[in-house]
Amino acid sequence: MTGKAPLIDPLEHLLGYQLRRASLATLSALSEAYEALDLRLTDAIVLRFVGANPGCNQGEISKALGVRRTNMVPVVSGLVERALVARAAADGRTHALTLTQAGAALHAQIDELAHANEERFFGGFDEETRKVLLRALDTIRARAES
Amino acid sequence: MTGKAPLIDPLEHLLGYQLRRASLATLSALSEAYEALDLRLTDAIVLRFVGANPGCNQGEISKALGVRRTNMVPVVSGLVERALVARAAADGRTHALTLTQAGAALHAQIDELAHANEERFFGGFDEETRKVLLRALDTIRARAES
DNA sequence: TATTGTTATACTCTATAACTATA
DNA sequence: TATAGTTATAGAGTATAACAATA
Repeated sequence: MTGKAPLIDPLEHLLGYQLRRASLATLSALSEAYEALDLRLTDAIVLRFVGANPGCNQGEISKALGVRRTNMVPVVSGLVERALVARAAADGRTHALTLTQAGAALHAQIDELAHANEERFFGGFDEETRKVLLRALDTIRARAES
Repeated sequence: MTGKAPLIDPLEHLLGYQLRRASLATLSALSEAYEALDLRLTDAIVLRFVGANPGCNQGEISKALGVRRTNMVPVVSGLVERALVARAAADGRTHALTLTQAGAALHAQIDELAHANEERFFGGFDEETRKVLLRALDTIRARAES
């Protein structure tokens, strides 16, 4: 090594790593934006799911997100404690989750920040690029099951 | 909620989340493949960096990867203990890192697995799609600095 | 018997502060 | 004084096992 020269990046040509780097870039920026609302990424995602599926239970959210239901417990509990999500007894086991008024208000702010983040990172892409990108990402995800 | 119907996914239209899901799909598959070599993703990346930059030190790798140098310590130490990477005193502070013979042999296997993974997830994409994808990912990463 | 929510726990990743030694 | 490597530690995120209450 010459000492001062930057290292050769052996991952440059690997699409998988480029994907990861781009993903981390957008997510860490979004995560920072959510800090202003005192929310982590997972909190925001759960609020979105409850907003889109009023009356759902936390097991359904866990399944949809592909996370263990044990790890959903502190997330939902935290949102309920902050009065952003309300639990109503559905049957003896499950609670129907809905957004409180405060939760709905925060949901609107989350939506704004998320769209601003999308615009920052994906704005200005022409329609063809967007289409290719979305289709490629969908193909990649589909191939994970094969 | 109807109870049996799957939840509406409110993240479907957000490119940031699609990016994350695609990224996780490719990385977890690669991570599983590396298990056969008893390597984690980070181990494989470091071996690649040392292979591409013989004589580099671990601080340079940390900087290139954007991780803290404190978190590089157990990774490099582990590779040295397994005799995959060799340290040679460069000056009193830094060690020049190189692949051992075993490390080089493992590097070849890493390369095979990584290329198989690339083929699985990105194979069959036509040249135009690859180009659009790579350019979009690069643009996204560049926008993180603005 | 299977499902939902829960507790306790552990392992990995990542982050900060502080120390040693060398430049 | 700045840099390289290290140690200890703390916080997330994610994993398993076991339990209570209910279907």
